[in-house]
Amino acid sequence: MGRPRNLNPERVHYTTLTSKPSSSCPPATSKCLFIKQQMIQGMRTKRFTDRLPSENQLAAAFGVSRMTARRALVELEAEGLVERIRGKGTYVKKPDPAMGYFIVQPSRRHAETLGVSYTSRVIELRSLEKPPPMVAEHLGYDGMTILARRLHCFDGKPVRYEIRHLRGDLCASVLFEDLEAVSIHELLVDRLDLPLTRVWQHITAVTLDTATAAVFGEPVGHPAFHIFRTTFTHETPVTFVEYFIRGELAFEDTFAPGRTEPPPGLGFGH
Amino acid sequence: MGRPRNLNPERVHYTTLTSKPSSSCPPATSKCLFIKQQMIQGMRTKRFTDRLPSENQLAAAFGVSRMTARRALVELEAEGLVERIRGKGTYVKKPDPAMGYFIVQPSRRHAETLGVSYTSRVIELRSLEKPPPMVAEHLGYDGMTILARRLHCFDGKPVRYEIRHLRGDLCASVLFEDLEAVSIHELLVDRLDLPLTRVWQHITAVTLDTATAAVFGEPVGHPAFHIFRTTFTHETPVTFVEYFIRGELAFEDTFAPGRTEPPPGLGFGH
DNA sequence: CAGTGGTCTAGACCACGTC
DNA sequence: ACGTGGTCTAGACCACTGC
Repeated sequence: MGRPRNLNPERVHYTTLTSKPSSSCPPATSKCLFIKQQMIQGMRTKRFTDRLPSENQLAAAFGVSRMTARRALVELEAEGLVERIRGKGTYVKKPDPAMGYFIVQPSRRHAETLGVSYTSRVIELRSLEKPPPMVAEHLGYDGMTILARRLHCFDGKPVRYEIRHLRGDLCASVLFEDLEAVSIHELLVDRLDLPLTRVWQHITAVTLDTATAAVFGEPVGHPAFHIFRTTFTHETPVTFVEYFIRGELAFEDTFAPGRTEPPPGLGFGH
Repeated sequence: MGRPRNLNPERVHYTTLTSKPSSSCPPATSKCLFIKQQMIQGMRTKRFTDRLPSENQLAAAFGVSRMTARRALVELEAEGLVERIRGKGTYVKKPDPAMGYFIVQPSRRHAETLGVSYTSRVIELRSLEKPPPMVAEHLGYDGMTILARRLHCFDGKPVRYEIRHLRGDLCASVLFEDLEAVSIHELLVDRLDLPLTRVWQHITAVTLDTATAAVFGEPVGHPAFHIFRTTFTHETPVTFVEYFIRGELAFEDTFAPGRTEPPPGLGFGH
């Protein structure tokens, strides 16, 4: 009576599906996973087009505790497949239209991904009494800064030209480092206790002017990505970087869509 | 005795920290949240530099059940702050180096984001007996295809030129649609039951050739993003698109890093 | 072997939305 | 008032890692 009706006349017994003994850690077909798969199946086959069964319904239908049914739904929500509204219910969420994101990795890692050799050359490393206005604006700071210009090469060929400004008061020691050996990110995070907690960036496609093209050894008008990036430590801007990346350098990705938001990061309180 | 020692001599009472009654949904300082914040605080202040307290230790220290302590750690792991290894323990995870991702939205949404008007013009819409070899390869199909060429404009100015190929056997009805009124994505997902489950894409920066530059009303050599994208429905390629996007059209983003992987999408079994 | 994380249970109380 | 999701408890068994 007070007990919610089953979704199916006959209970679903997840244990009957254990095809392989598999011996792996959870039965490889854990109850929670099984429920998730059933829900996904149901959404594919249009069995569920809008609203999904509630936690209690699922628990009854699959013969599990509410916490387990709940976990399945919570995970589906985290995966962007479903939307849960307190007091109302759980609803299928249409995957987001074909957006794509194009990931800009640190040079060294990018080289590893592509399976090519990586070298870098420091073109300039010095302090500036006052940063250029644009830099000052992005750093919210106009005291002494450090300017580092580097050229990153894949298989000896220049692919990325980096013009980096660091706050002098926070990063002075960078002036005395061998930037061809150590990554700036490691310096900041491990040695200077400046964890990266936030990134702002701006990307366009451009053609290289005379000076910049020369750096790459290409004629004027060569295509490139142009990136500005500010990185923050706890909401304090620490570095401002300008990148030019060869346009031919393809960024390739494959992924399943489903979320509007960027990946959960250093989320404080969701 | 058998009981794990407390981390602190005195128990932590989360309730004492309730600064604002706040009246919001969960006490705004739920036990789980409080534990997470303490862990984050501990990692920032170098109290935890490698290993974190175990579930049982946390439960005892905060006077909560193991499930609650566990949940805190699980969420921290999902946020990329922590790594959990079965049988060993929970360890702090260094946020990933400054990678960034640059999100390519559907034109209409992109216009909304920028707060400009959006219009589109269909330049060509017809069927092809056989697709060009490159298209056939990406679609894994060389039967009849539909070719749609469109120009997307922001405030009347052409910003994105789209050359799209659709599998004729799956999307024939697209030929008879008003593509200036309906989004192709909606057609596929809602009318043709072809949900988007996977995307592959490839991006470079280029300079426009004579023909393409003319489409934008720009001189040859104008910079642009050049994107190829294949979209899948359940691992079957459905459309192959080529985009040219004005290089001046900036893509801007701000986000907190922490993960290596793209956002969780239609993940089947994690 | 003891300790870790992974899964699950059968309850409980609360806040919220709908009727 | 009722059903929903959100939080939490105090147990339980398992699989894995370390010594």
